[in-house]
Amino acid sequence: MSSADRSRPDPADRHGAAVCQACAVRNEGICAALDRVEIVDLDAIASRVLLEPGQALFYESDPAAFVFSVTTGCLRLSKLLADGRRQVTGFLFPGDLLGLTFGERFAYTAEAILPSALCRFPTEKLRALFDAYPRLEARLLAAACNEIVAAQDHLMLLGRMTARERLLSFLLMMSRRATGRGEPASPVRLPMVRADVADYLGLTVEHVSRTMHALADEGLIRLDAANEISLLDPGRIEAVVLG
Amino acid sequence: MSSADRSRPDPADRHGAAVCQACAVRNEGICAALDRVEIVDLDAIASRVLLEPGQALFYESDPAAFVFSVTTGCLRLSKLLADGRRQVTGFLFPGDLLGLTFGERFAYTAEAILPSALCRFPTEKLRALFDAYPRLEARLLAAACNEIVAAQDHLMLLGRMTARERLLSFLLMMSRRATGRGEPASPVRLPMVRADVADYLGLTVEHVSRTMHALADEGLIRLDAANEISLLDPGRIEAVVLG
DNA sequence: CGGGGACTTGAACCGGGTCAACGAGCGTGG
DNA sequence: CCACGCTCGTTGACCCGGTTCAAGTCCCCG
Repeated sequence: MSSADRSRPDPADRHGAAVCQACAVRNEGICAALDRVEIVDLDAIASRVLLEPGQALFYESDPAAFVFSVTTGCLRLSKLLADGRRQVTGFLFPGDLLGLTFGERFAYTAEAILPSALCRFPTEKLRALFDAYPRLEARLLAAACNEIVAAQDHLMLLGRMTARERLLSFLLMMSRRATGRGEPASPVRLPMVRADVADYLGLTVEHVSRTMHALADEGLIRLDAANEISLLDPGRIEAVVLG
Repeated sequence: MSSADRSRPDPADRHGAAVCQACAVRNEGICAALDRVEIVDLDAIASRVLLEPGQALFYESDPAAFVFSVTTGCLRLSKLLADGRRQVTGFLFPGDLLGLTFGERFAYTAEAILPSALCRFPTEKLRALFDAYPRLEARLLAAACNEIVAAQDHLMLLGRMTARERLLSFLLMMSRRATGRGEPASPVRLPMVRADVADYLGLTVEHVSRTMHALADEGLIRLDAANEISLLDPGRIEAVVLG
């Protein structure tokens, strides 16, 4: 977990490691691959990005010259069709990476939905560090593999699940990620609006709303507020999603 | 799940590079990262797998101890829900990699739909080669990134496209991949059955069949046979899929 | 206390699913 | 050589989950 040596003066601090050492996601993002001395080199190529809700970090088909690591906030990834139809492909929280599209263009648009902070690493300079720190590249590969697994679950959800199942697996996923960040599992706080949920689940806002209330009527969840949902029976919910 | 690899007393096999040098995907798979001398080390950890149509290479949630590279044939990747609903997540052709799920379990089942041959690399031994040949790891990372991009296009297809659009983008994709393998773009040969197409597109076989014939009536495609489809107007088809 | 975005609710509609029957191709065995 | 059985694909009729369109309602923020 977080280290006590963060407040102690350290020769490495001079060169910039202080920022990284104090980082909330020191042990989760790209940086987790490196130790206190090594991270100075990573810090040297990093810069900070701050975003307000609604602000875009980059757009689909922008040249992909950076990799990012979320430190605080929440981002929405999405793709657009020519006529405006939108598919939300994911939500990012502190510790998550984005921009793993080496050498090409971004495959999606990334926008903040909460005030957010990120670390930005130029792809080229990051690549140059791979020789010195192979674990860095291994870390990116692992992150990419996790993203593939998540995308495939999402494919199953969009291709073969009912609205009810989609919503329940979404709530379970948000709950699990919350516990991963040390937050409670049950009142799930949703930072995104209904339209984002709908576009993530391949549904309409109306149907998300209806389904949400139907689940509440069944006693599976309780809508404390539009954006705060209690999971009343995680066991039964899990049973619905997969046996 | 049994593999068909047995060690033959062939000198070429023992000392390696001959097999790889002659390989049809020498410049596409994992191996493209290495030169003629280096590839001997890769060959040393590789073994061959042969599959008949219908045979599984591995199942969802099997421990993922290998990475594979397709040399000939065609494979189908799929996930199952408890009640039998299936989502096909992709089709693999010569030069494609699979099994990039470092350290965890496979996220999908891989089955041959044509007689197929693959190279099999134990994950652990492959990792050990990363130090000597960093380009090998870079290659895997690039492959993973491409898989992410493909998955996201698939998400858009499943979440937001109509049956008509899904079918047309599927046919376009198969056509593009065929040209990538040096085959003609237009009469698209589909090695998979309708059920596979339907489960890839998140539709039913009936609806795939109906949509296919509707597109033929419109003059966009021609069904030379159930598994051979001519794209009559690639320009108009592309216009339907995205502006 | 007023305005506006986010969310909900209702009613009608429709794209795609379901169920059932049928036909085409093909390997097998009599 | 044909009859059988099987899988795959097609077609038809009906149905349903989810969309669409159109009002509301809630709630936050000034």
